[in-house]
Amino acid sequence: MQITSRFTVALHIFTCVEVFKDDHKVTSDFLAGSINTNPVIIRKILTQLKNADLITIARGTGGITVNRPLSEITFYDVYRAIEPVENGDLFHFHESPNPECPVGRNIHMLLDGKLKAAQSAMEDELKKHTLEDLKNEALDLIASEK
Amino acid sequence: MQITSRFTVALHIFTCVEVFKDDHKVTSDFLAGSINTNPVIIRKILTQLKNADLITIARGTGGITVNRPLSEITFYDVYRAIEPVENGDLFHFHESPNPECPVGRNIHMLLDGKLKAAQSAMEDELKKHTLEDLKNEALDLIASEK
DNA sequence: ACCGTTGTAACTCTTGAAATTACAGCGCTT
DNA sequence: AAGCGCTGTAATTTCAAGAGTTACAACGGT
Repeated sequence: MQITSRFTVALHIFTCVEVFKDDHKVTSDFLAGSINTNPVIIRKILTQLKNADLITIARGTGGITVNRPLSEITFYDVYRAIEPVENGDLFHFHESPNPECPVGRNIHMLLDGKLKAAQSAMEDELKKHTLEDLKNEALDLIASEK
Repeated sequence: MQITSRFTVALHIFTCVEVFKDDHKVTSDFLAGSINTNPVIIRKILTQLKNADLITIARGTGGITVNRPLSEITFYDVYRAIEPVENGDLFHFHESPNPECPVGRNIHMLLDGKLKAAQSAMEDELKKHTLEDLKNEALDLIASEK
């Protein structure tokens, strides 16, 4: 199992918004073109980002505004906005171990902490990168192409 | 998206093998009872563990033997044996960003390293725990029940 | 009032996990 | 050598979710 591509799509969206906002109106159609997918997919992701209060979307006109300074939005914020994982658990535990078995009734207690730690390690790593980093690195890369 | 419950099932299996090996013959039926699932599910997971050279399975008689000292098998070893993630990538990247877009053709280079780092952080955390830890903690927990 | 855009519902396609049934193959045990 | 318990595995079903697509109502500048 893998984490949905919606996450990388969301990061792609933010990058496009920042790189192109002065030159184009960044619409879901425009984004769909860069990401090479369907505009509706983009709109659904934008809705999730809006619900997480990360962006504002203008109806009628179209156009996306980021609500907070880029330096205050981490990859983790985007991840949490996008991944609707139940309880936020990365690891899916088998549902109903047998309570009459000594191992079965204790297995959760044995593993939960360790799995949570592994998940947190990943999430903490995501917190290290902000959208500002992403924007700057994108601009550098594009500039160096010439 | 979540990591399959097969991973926690595999850890559950190892725990049972260690806790019960002197008292019962640990068969896929027995394990299925503790884990509360179907014996065939167990056998498939056992096959994966066998292919990864972690265990040996006796045909005819039934019974599972762990191939290495428990202290030398980490959660990560089990994870890798179980999770058939393509390329081993935790994050699924959107397939085909538009190469004609400056962002589209650079997005992989921008994100790959960061995503890999997040994945590695999680995996390194899994490497910190061995099956020996798991066994000892299980025995402690069970003993403290009485 | 028009037009470009967003918001959403409804549907399809595909994939994969999980569960289940069925049965062949293996190897002790007697 | 025959029986029995167990493993190995194929085939099938069920279910959930991601991804893509079509269609259309709602919004808001021009």
